[in-house]
Amino acid sequence: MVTKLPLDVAAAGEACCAPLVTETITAEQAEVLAARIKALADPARLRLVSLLAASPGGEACQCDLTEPLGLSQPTVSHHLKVLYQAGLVAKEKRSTWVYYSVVPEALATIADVLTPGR
Amino acid sequence: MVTKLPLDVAAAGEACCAPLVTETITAEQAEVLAARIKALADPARLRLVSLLAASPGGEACQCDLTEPLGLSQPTVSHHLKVLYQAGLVAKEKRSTWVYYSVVPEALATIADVLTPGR
DNA sequence: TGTCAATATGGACATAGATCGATATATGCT
DNA sequence: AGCATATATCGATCTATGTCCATATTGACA
Repeated sequence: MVTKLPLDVAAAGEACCAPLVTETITAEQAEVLAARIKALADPARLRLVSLLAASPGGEACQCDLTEPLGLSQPTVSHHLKVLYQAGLVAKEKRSTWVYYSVVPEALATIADVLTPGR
Repeated sequence: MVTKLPLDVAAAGEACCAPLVTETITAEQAEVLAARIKALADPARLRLVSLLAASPGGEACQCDLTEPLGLSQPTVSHHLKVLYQAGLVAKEKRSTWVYYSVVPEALATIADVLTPGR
């Protein structure tokens, strides 16, 4: 079964390529883009992304993230879900553990919108 | 009189250069960085940035932004204030009008955090 | 099968934030 | 001075969200 992603990743891609700073974006594009950026605009989630990227192999299971974050397990689970649904992190279940990893392209997509011609 | 900026721009700069994806950021860095990204993570504010950047001369007064946004004047004023306090836009008062313009470096700062080595 | 560990979900709560109408402030013009 | 326009602020309201505890679910293993 494929987990449904409430945030349309393809649409986000389009919003990406409609350059924010060279021509006016539509209300719909702004909506999609804001949703993706909003997923990143939280201290806990930024730290999660940072922790994941700095982890050996670029991945970590949730159990390794809870303690360094200083948040409860349900809260960490919630934040990872937000990141996942925004397409910013990937997850892979191996037996009992779920390994999360960042999706660099997703971060680059956001970066590209902000920096025209780079 | 100098308007106070609740968001420490210098600190945001530091948070910038602490590469998000190559080493772990601190809780404080995450806090500052999230505040800046959060200022951008809103459909209305993304459209404002887009409208400003696409305006002739790269600037526009609030009166020209209210109508295309479809929001009330106080709401637009609020969003511009958020963007200004985050350092994402600059403002300059000329007689009755206040002209706003994007600060490309501020956008680039966010982009740089997301894309290591580019 | 029963237990334990990892993760997810549901419900509750508190705070933050987006929005508006009404009003205040500031500036130019007659 | 008085009025009109542009912008800012205030107060209220409704919604979104971050957080936790309690509990459900899943998979490994004795």
